[in-house]
Amino acid sequence: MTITSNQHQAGDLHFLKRLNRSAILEMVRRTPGMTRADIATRAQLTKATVGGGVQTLLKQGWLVEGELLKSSGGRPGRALHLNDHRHVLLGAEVSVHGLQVIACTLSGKTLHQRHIRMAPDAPDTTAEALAGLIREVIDHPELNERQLLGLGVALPGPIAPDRPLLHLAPNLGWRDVWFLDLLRAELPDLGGRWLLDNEAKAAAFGELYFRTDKTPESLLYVSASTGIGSGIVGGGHWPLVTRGTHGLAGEIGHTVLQPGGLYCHCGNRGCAETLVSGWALRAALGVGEEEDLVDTLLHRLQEPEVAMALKRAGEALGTLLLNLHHTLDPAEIVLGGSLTRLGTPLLTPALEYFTANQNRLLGTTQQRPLRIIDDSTFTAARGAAAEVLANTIHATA
Amino acid sequence: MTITSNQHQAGDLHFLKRLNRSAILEMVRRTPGMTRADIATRAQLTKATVGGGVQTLLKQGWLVEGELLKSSGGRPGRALHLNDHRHVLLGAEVSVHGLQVIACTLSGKTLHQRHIRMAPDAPDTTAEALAGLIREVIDHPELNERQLLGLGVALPGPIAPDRPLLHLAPNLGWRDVWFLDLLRAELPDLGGRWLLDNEAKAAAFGELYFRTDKTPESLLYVSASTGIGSGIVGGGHWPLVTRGTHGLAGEIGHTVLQPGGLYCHCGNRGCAETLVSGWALRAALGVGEEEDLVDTLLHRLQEPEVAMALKRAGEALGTLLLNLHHTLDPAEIVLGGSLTRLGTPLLTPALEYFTANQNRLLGTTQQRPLRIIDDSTFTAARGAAAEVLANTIHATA
DNA sequence: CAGGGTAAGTAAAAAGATTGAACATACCAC
DNA sequence: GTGGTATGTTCAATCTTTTTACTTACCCTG
Repeated sequence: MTITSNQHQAGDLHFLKRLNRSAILEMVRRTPGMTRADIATRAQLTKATVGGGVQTLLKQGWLVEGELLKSSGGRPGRALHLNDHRHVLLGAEVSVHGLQVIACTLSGKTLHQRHIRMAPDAPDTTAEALAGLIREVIDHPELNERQLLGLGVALPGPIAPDRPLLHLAPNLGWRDVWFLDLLRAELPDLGGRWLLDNEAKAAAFGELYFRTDKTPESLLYVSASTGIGSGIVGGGHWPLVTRGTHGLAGEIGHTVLQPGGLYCHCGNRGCAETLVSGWALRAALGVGEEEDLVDTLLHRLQEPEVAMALKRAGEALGTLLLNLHHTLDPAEIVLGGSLTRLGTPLLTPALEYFTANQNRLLGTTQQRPLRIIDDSTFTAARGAAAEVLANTIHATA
Repeated sequence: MTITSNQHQAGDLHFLKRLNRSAILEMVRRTPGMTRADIATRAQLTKATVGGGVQTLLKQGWLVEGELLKSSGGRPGRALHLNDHRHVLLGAEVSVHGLQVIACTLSGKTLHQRHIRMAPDAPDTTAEALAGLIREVIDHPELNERQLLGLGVALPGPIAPDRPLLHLAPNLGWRDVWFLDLLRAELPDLGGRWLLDNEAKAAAFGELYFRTDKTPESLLYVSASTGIGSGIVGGGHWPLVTRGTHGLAGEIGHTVLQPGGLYCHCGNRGCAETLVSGWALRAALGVGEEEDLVDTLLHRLQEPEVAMALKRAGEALGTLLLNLHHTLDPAEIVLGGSLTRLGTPLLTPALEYFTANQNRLLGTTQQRPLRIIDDSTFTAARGAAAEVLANTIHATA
């Protein structure tokens, strides 16, 4: 994302006009079908101002007028919608399992998506392969005539908060990679904004941003895959991802759940990843790198050793969720990553522990909304695309 | 705090003017001695706009002109400073050990402070006692003629994020208390803004806000006392405290550090508080409620049992710090609370574990700034006062 | 089915904020 | 002392929002 707002905000009249236009656009995006009058009420602006702003946005092709709403006593309002046919967003992800590319509209509707399985490879080779996949997606007829707003790329590791640099991706074997530069060399003519983000942070952002019903005020995404990561997004006006000073926020795989426990590849002992992660399960159950971990385990569920390992991992996952819940208190939790495909053997212990303990503090009975994404293949890529849109609206509109 | 920013920001010309005035005021607050020209450059406004804004702020008594700076080739600029003599901020804290009240200037300079030791009591009785203490502080000659901007109150428990309601303070035995209402009944004529916040969140805010040298972009405050709490504050423009949907963010005392460990009073097992907290140390070492825990332990340091208990607690604290570091990646960490008075027997194991493991992920050698407050008696009260100022500037200026 | 009532959206004048350009001020170096 | 440079102020110009009509459009009532 990298929305620059270090300094204290001050602005001129142009800034104000942009601000108001962004507010209008964001409102219509979040609540499709709003009328000019609705917007004026909610934004505390006059009808005239909103009318003017809407006209510009219509002319620029961001909005379209929809049906006439039924009257509430007087002249009926005209519904406003995002123009979902003019633009396209691109999102991509490099994961341990392969490459994902998605093209979607402003409202997050998928136009086309591609996914290829691929073992981790060097950054430049990967960039070349990803560029090929991106080209294939762009050439799809669904994208015809649409204007590209940009490309977001998600990677499985911490990204510098102020520049598009991947610090480290242990499961890819990458370190200090300027991945967008490599990609730019392959796709010199691809326009729009480009940005790089961590996989879980992008996913978290997308899950919150592409929501038309009640948007939660904050959302935690936990990605359980080869490694464990998370992203927290929240904060009223423009959703903002917590990144931390070095982009390490959310690297929960190395929070300690078991002091003095097993050694982790990071060198410390008892990290969450030693208890619940793809690599820990492989190590514990002897699944080789050439096999698909989830498929293999799903076929070995009746082995007591496997069942027990998944149960233990599930409990650790539940503990991890509980700790995050107490540390961040998000309005909603979404659980994704390849390990969710393991289903109840892993998830039931996790959810049981979490639901049993989440309300210890206040003694309430309200359950925290927790959603599990069964197939999160394109979640991060979609989130990266969402970030492109948010950035564009913030800067342009 | 409760800065209302749920809706998408939009604004009129008044809003813009206020925004720019706030920006000017905040800049001068953070960097005393700035000239109008400096501000114009940094805020990307014209000299004329800044000049106008500064004049209003001078007339309103927020700013004062200072010395003439030395010329950099042309006419020397006039230094601007916060007017530290016109206003006063009040901060108060109800802790397990007693009551604290502080009066300070806009720059955070203490004018007067009072502290009385007191065992936990019922909310209304406590409000009465606190009101008495506040009256004493107000009557102090140092506060003569100063205009009161408001009162911030810090309590040791989660506060509702949208209204001044204390949900629960286990160590005071309070639940669902509208403490400001109780206090208002005792102090009907005390003017300005009143606000309520969690003790650790207020402390975190104050530690970041009342800083004139390089302000870190985010700060984590960990409060180790009878219970364990924390507050994280960050985010460029206006520092914002992470509160969570139910105000539970930062309630790290009940993150699980030892699955299957000791039972906690919350009902769960292995919570951080069972390993490092005032009440856990009392329970483990048989220190009665009538004794001061820290004083008692400082006299019993040579007992192997005590030394070992402090070492274990310290290691748990280190683990807690490490987990927070990996979850939130704050630019700076501040450790406070009554337990810091225990000194090296507790803190050395904590710091050793933290420094040894904080850079496992990236393999860097940079140490995260970590400051320990030896005497944090007034830290939370001061922070609550800081929140009053931030709120006032945000709304008024 | 005509007419009043109500609310949505638009147009033009008025109000208000920032900018731009010119000007006054103040120090320094030669 | 004079020229140079940068700070800070003044005032007309510019731009954006508001204010105040006014038009449009539907519903309900008689």
